[in-house]
Amino acid sequence: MENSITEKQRELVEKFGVIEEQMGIAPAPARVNALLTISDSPELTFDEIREALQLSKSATSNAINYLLTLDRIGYKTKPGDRKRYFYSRLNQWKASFRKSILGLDGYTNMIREILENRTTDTVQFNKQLEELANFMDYYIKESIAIIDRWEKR
Amino acid sequence: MENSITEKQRELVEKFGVIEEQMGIAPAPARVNALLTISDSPELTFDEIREALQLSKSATSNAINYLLTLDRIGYKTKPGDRKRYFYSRLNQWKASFRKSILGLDGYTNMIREILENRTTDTVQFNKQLEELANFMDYYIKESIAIIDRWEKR
DNA sequence: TTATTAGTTCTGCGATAAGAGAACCAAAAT
DNA sequence: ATTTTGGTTCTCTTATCGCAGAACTAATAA
Repeated sequence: MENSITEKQRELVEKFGVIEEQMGIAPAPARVNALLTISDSPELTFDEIREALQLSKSATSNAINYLLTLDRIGYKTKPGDRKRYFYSRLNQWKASFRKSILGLDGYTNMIREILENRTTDTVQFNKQLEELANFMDYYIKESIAIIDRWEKR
Repeated sequence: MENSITEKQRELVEKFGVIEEQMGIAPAPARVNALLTISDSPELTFDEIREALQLSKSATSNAINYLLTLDRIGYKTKPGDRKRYFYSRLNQWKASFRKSILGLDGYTNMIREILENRTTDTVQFNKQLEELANFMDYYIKESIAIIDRWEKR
């Protein structure tokens, strides 16, 4: 029952885990993704993850599947080996940023819908709302553009 | 006990509320902020909010104070009137975006710290990590720049 | 055919969150 | 001096989360 992860690595997993928790990821998934980023081998099996993090099977299973739906991790298989080898999908960040930025679109549309239904009496306030919507549009467009620029660099 | 908010407005409050919930705000605060955006009068008192949303005093109080700490709302007072008049701080968005972008810095530093402690055996993986950190730096810098550009427009 | 592997799914439980309602409190009005 | 106003804080309930542990399952191995 050897451990395969150093004290320093364990410490980094916790530290990174906390950062990921602050980004809205539950403790166990956060640790799993951290492990896959920190472990010497960037491809680990279910049981290696489970053992390194001392998680239950259910927690491991749920964490992995959650991260898979988020596309934060992926897995490969090896011929003649039933196990899956999970890895952190480091380069999904661009896609994930893009998606969250485009998600602001719903917010912007909502602001415009509110504006259309507002009393016209509150001139100053409505102007602010409109400016907000315009800023959002601008921000969305420009943010996407900077990601594109990075990709075509 | 008249109502001061139309059916349509009530509907918009719910719709906007749900969007804000998806951004991580609890139901009651989400409704309060939505109300302050949608209501004909953009400045409402504690009791007007409470009554329009049919919330308990504690829920109203907590929601308001939570939104105040987030700077999503503010309040003014009127001379010789003990009540506070709450309003949605529409223009805090730029500040709030800026802050959340700068928050990515901690993530980037973490990535670099991980990189410094990684085995050098996994060349490809480490290269990806480095590229991620570089992308993050770029994204942070450029995002801040686009907000600045909007402000100096 | 039976056992093992590589997980998944199903309770169950402790911890936290959201909000109601009532008690509470300080400042102002009566 | 006591009542009212404009809240805040405390207690309790219900709901949901995060996870462990055990039961389960489908595919492979013996």
